[in-house]
Amino acid sequence: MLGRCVAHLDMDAFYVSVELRRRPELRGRAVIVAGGGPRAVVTTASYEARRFGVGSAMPAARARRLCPDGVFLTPDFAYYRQVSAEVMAIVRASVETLEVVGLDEAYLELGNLPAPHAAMRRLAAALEQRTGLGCSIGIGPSKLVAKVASDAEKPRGFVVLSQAGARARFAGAPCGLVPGIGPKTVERLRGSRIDTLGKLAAAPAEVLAARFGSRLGAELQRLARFEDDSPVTQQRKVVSESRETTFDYDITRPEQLEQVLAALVDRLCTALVQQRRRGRTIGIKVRLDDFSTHTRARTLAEPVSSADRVGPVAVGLLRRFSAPRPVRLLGVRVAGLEPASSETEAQLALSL
DNA sequence: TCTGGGGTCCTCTGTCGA
DNA sequence: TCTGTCGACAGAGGACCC
Repeated sequence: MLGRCVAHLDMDAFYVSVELRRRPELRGRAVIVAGGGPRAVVTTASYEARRFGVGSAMPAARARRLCPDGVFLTPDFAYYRQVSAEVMAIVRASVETLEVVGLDEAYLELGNLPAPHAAMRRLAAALEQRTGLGCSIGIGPSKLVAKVASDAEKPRGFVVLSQAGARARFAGAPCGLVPGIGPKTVERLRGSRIDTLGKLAAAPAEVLAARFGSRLGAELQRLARFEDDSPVTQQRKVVSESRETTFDYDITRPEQLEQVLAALVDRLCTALVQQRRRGRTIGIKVRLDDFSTHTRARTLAEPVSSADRVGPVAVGLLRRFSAPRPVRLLGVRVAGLEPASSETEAQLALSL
């Protein structure tokens, strides 16, 4: 594939920027979007708040200590989804192939555009003008290079890199810079005295295979060398849907857990019925007070979506698990999703 | 310090039928 | 009839992403 050209578009501090759009008086202040409970975490922080050391996924209580004068806002995901749809509609009008990732990111296949770099500069300007939101754009021969390029100079970044250019520029960067190498893998790599992408790219294959297995070892090296040929895919197939909740305080009473589970099942099944989807595998997730996470699942002969079918299975799994310690999180999941058949839809229509 | 919610994908292990 | 092998599938856990 000669001259492949992919862009990664990443909205800058998306949730905070969306909040500032409707509350412009907060511009220039340290704004932090975080949940309200004692166990909430930070969803996004403005660049002003980041200067205090506040970052995504940090416990909100810690963010308050680091930035006591910050403005804390509760997330409003319905509004963020609405603004995201606005943004993606503008992006969609400028390219044929678009892969939306979450609310604030997308990959764009630019292969067919005559002047892709200029087109992306026009797109960034159009987004700013029409939505008031800034973005960073990375362009490269693959999704991997484009993604890392868009992260390199945030906010309002515009970085174009070749594969060799990316390798040279990030040779001294920590391995965790590339998506797919998370904190656990970074630690394991460090155990082999591999702490930069350059060292990982140059490591003997047998050393990586001995430590990570041949498959993962080779994959890590491909990532470090910025080798990637994954396609920009328009439609991501949804294979499961779940609802979960973390309690403000741990729960020990089984009947209280079952009540919460019933409410989660209701929320999940309402969504599934609305989307006319159903699944065969019902699962529960239990996180105990020691932060250990346990899952139990059961696969049925027939796909289901209604609360009166999912509920008893989920409760049965919870009873059989019989939590040995206080529970901090409970969740329910339906997997193996497929569209509801016309027969099921007819039954559904009759029951309404 | 004390770790959300909603997802995907991978690996390992056990089971079952051909 | 018994035994070993292999693949498919399910279940569980974990890493990772936004």
